[in-house]
Amino acid sequence: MRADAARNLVTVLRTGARLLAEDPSTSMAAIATAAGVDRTTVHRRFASREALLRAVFQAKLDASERVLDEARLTEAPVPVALHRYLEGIIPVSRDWPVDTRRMMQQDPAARDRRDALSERLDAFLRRAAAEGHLRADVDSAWTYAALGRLVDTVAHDFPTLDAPQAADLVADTFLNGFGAR
Amino acid sequence: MRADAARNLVTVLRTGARLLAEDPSTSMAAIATAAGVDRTTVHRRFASREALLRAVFQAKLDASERVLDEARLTEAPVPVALHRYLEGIIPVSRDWPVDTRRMMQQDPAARDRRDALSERLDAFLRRAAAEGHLRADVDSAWTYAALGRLVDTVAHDFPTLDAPQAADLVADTFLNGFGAR
DNA sequence: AGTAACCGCAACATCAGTGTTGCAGATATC
DNA sequence: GATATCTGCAACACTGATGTTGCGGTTACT
Repeated sequence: MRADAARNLVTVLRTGARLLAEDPSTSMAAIATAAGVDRTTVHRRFASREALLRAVFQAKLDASERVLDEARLTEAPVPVALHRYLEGIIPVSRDWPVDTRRMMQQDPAARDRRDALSERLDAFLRRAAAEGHLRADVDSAWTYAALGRLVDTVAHDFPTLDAPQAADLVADTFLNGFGAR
Repeated sequence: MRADAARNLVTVLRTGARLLAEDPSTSMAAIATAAGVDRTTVHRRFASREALLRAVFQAKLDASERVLDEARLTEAPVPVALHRYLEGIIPVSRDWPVDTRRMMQQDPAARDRRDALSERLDAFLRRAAAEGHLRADVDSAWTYAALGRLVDTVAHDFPTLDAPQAADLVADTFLNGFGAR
C-alpha cells in the first residue's frame, strides 16, 4: 500500500470512531467529508459500512491489548499495574470512543477478543483482592464493571485532565470512594 | 383519548425506549412490530420519528423528576435521601434505558429540564459534602458523573438485583470504594 | 344499540444512504 | 522521468426507512 493511502486509511478510521461515538448512525458520506476524502475512497478501502465498523473496533482492540500487555497485570505489584493500566487505557478510550458492547453482537471474532481482554482484567482484579488490595466481599464482576465506567467517564467527560491526572483520580475514587472517613 | 389508544401509546413508548437503547437506529417499523401495532398507528400518534424520540425522553424526564421530588433531597438527612434517590432512580434507568445525553442536542427544552435535574442532584451532593458525609477534596462534578454511571451500570448490567439490593450496592461502592482497609 | 374513535391493511410517493463503475488527473515510488 | 497506484468526480442502480392517505372493520364509551 502506498504511504498516502495508509495515511488516509488511519484518518478515516479515527474520524469514523469520533463521529460514530457521537452518533452511531453517522453516514459514510459524513465520515468521508470529515476525513477530507471522497466517499468513494472510503468504499475502496472498506467494502461495506459493516467492514468499516469492524475495522474501528479492531483498532480499539489492538490498542487495548497493547495496554494490557505493557501493564504486566500478572507480574507487576498490584498498585503499579493498576496505575499503569489506567494511564494506558484512558488515552485508548479517548482515541476510540466507540461503545464496544454495541458492535460485539454481529462480530463474533471481535467478541472473543474482547472477552479475552475482560478475563485478563478480571483475573487481575481477583489477584488484587486475594493479595489484600481490594475488598473481598464484593463481586469481581461489579468491580470490573464499575472500574470500566469510571475510566470511560473520566476519559470523555473530563477531557481537560491529562492521562496521569485522570489515572490518579480514577485510582483514588476506585479504591476509596467518595465517602468521608 | 380512548382507553385502548392510551394503552397502545405507552406500549409504543416503552417498547421504543427498550429497542432504541439496544440500537439507536431501530426503525419505526421494528418498534411498531415489537409493540404489536401497525406502523401507521405509530405515525398517527407521533408525527415523525423525532417526535417519538422526544416523547421517550420526556417520559424519562417525567419519571426522574418524580423520583427527585419524592427523595426530598433538600430536607431529608443525607443518608436517607441518598438511598431513597437510588432506590427510585434505578427502576427509572431500567424502564427508560435510553442515553439521555445523545438526544439532548436537538431538543433544547429537554436539555433545560435535564440541566435542572442535574443541578438539583449536584446541590444535594454539595450539601452532603458540607455536612461531612462526602470527601471535601473531590470535585462535585466528578462525584456527580461517577454516581450516575454507577447507577446505570447496576441498572443494566446487573438486572437480577432488585431495586433495594442494587441501591445498597451502589451506596456502599459510592461511599467506600473497592479498596481494602 | 348507536356513535364516535381507533385500528389494520394496502398502496403510494419521497428521500437518504449504500455500493459500483469508468475515467481523467494527481501523486508516491523506483 | 517512467510507472504503478491512488484519488476525486460524475453518474447510476438499489434498498430501506419515512411519512401519507383512504377504506373497511373493530372496539370502547354512553
